[in-house]
Amino acid sequence: MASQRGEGETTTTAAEPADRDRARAIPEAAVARLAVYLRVLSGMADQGVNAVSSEELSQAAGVNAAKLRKDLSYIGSYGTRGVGYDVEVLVSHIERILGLTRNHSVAVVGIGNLGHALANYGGFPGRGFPVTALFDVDADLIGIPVGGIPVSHIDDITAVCLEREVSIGVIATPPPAAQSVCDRLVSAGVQCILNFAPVVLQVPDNVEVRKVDLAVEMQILSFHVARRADEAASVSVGNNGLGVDGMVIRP
Amino acid sequence: MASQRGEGETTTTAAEPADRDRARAIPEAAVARLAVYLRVLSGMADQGVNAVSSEELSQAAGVNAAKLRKDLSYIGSYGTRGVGYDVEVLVSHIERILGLTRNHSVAVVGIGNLGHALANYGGFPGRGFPVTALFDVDADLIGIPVGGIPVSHIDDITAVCLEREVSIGVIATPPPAAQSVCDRLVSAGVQCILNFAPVVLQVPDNVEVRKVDLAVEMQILSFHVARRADEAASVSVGNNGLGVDGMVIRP
DNA sequence: ATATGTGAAAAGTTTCACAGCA
DNA sequence: TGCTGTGAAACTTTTCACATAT
Repeated sequence: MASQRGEGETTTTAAEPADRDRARAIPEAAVARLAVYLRVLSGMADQGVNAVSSEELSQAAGVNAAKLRKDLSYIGSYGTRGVGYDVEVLVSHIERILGLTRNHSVAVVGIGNLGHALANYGGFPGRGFPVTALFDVDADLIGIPVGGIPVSHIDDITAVCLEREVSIGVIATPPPAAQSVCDRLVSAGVQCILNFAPVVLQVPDNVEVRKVDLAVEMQILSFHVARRADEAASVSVGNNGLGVDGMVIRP
Repeated sequence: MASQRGEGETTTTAAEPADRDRARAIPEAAVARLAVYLRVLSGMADQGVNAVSSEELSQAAGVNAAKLRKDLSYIGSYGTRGVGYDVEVLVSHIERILGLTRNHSVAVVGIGNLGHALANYGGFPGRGFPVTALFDVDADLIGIPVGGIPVSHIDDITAVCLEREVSIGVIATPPPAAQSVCDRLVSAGVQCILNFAPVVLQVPDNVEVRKVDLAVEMQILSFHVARRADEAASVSVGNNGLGVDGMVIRP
């Protein structure tokens, strides 16, 4: 069983040494940042900016310049020394690496509050991810269009996903339904799953799961609140008096 | 400016050597997993399970046993060799470490589709995170209760957040509004932000930002689809013929 | 006998610092 | 001169393997 990513976890793709692919291997962490660079670059392109330095781009993306350059080096050498990067060039190379040159048909399962929100994004953030199928168990919802797509019954998941060539399944069901929905998606050939249900999904190794877990995010923030409080409490003891931040509330 | 976490990124808390805190330092990645263990353990407790081994718990949490034990070792030694862990004991220690012994008042800004979904979670996944304030700019929404809380105008953000002692701000606005909303939250003393807007927020060092970025998640999945396709294409060439997976569609 | 807790090794990621090129 | 691209160093996280406790 493969384990799912998200929240700072790292790959455990087990087996598969990927031998000579080593050269082409892009660190998992870098992939996530490339997606961010892509958005920043797209925004710049829209504003007519056509060249950018690693310093500028890294600022806008919230990382440091060395990391940005290292990340970009994984996809090739597309900058000009002494000058910087051409925005359009970078955009197209990142799109290629991320596989955004083809469309990825998306199915959303569970048309509750969140499912509605997701379905209504329509085409999904950044496009290239058309939502082509919606599923629920609630009889009152079946056939009703949400964001332009009529809701299908969850029992038709296999047939509909195969027919519409769904490549990404989004699970927005209540927790108890999530594993069963996941199994059905997998048996419909879906190999990528984005899971919003607070459940650890068990999937075969060839399926990639990413999770978005509100409770976990909140708890991580809670941890930092607590840590901050601890630091504030002990700051008067062991500090050199220079960096008493952490209590500064209004900038 | 501090940079925000999420999607596999790692801390860059800059400065702050944290000297003698080294002993108490829990790796960022481990914190995220502790939250997952907590949920699994709570589920077990609800089902009347009261003891668990690292092997069982790690299975249920989707990690390996060694990692689980290492993670738990960061918070102390609460297991019994030759036996395992007491579920209740582990739950209470993880809750303590994550700062869940106190409530964290939450404000949601941007009551669109997503904001509605978030507000309606009511109490927020796993409780301990009561939603106490909602904000929007839309005059039609002001005063309307969503999930039991009336929507306030975004201009009142500072006053309301201070009054209700909001410690976590959730940004669910359209991208152009996000930075300005963030600035206002920060000036109301909010030090933890969960950002759903596809924007890189600039915040002072004492503010912790986590982001949930749909577009990035989809693009990471897209990358893996592409990588899989590449592997499948080149698998016939350099392989020993044993591990031709990646094409297995129905298990 | 069995399962934890943990040093030490391995793997992965970030930062440094500078050679190399426009 | 100025900024990219990248080896090598520093740091973090994961995995291993076994001493240790019950």
